[in-house]
Amino acid sequence: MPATPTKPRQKTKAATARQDILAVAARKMRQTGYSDMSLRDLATEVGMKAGSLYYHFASKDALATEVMCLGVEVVQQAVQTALAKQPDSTARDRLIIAMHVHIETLLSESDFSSAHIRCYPFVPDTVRNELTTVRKSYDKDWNDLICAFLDKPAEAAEVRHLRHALLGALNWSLEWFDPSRDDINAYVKSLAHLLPE
Amino acid sequence: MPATPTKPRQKTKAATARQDILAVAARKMRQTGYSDMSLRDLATEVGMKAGSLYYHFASKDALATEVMCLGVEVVQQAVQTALAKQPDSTARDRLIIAMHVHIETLLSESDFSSAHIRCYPFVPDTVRNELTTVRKSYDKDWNDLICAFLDKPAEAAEVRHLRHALLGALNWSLEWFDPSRDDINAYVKSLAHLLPE
DNA sequence: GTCTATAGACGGATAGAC
DNA sequence: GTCTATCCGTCTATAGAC
Repeated sequence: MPATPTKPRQKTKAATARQDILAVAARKMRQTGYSDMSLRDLATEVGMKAGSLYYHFASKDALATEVMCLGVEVVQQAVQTALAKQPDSTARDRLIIAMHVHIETLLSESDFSSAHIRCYPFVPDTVRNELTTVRKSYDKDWNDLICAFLDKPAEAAEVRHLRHALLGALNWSLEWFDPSRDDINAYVKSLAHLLPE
Repeated sequence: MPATPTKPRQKTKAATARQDILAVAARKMRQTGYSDMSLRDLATEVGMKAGSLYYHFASKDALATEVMCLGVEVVQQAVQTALAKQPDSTARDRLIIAMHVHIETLLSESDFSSAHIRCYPFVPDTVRNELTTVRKSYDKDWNDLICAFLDKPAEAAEVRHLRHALLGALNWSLEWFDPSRDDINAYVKSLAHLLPE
């Protein structure tokens, strides 16, 4: 079974290290916040020294930006994929699917997404600015879902309100959800029961 | 108009300074987070030097604890006062009143409450531990309101779910509400429209 | 790619004068 | 009550060896 040198699938050493750093950074940002994430500790957990991180990332800001950017992309991708599998479902069902996948990704899969949500308010302006594009893109996905569901124009206040209310109810789960006691399905069902019509 | 020395109403110098410190600390915690709030900057804004803060507070932790504790008490007091003025309203109306006062206090009045909400996830364990009592007390207020509204026992999952959903939808407003564009009344009305029955 | 070593700045906290 | 002065720790980031 020969290697395929024209299309090398194995990761380079640098790429692997990069991903390790990103994963640990996401977990630490989620747990301790942006400014309490020390690059020394981070490097130790990855198995290198602090200075070595700068081979992979230009600065702490740049690292945080990438973590938080991935945080949006991971959830967005998960939601879009799930929706693509149910092209014929009703607008209501599509909205509920999005809610389910969003909170599920947030709570079980991705430190990146929760790091984004928790750290965004306190991250330097330069970082926040670099996140506007991805954030707006994901916001638009929700706006489209809710527009279709409410059958209202995108600019309607009802659409924005419902979007903020739903994402608030979902994202706030970071503050209380305990997997040993709570159940994602049950919570989403409760939320779905609140939807109009 | 003589002073009333037996019941002096004027604040002592220390009490005034304490309150100044608390107010500025609340604003800075809300804006920059707990660990990015430097005591040097804080002292400068209050008009003193960093060392002087320690006459009023034993440590940065102690200061943060008091800010965040007040954050709960302010909202709780506002909600309880508003409810006491409408003793004969329905369970539904009482719940909506609580929602209204909660978000209004959060967004316009109190840096203390928003500092609590934003900083809680990242504050040292010792601080979090000292906040459990006040937090549980306010949680209970909401549980009672929702129990009455849903007519279910306090332990029912529906009650917990609706409490988390509503507080999530309300507290999340910290992340998007823009007073020049958004309207508290309109948002609360949208939320009330989602309530069952 | 990762290391060592360190620069340079800033953090919380304390002691003692006033 | 507030100040000055300072201790001591930690932080991000950089330079250069390997």
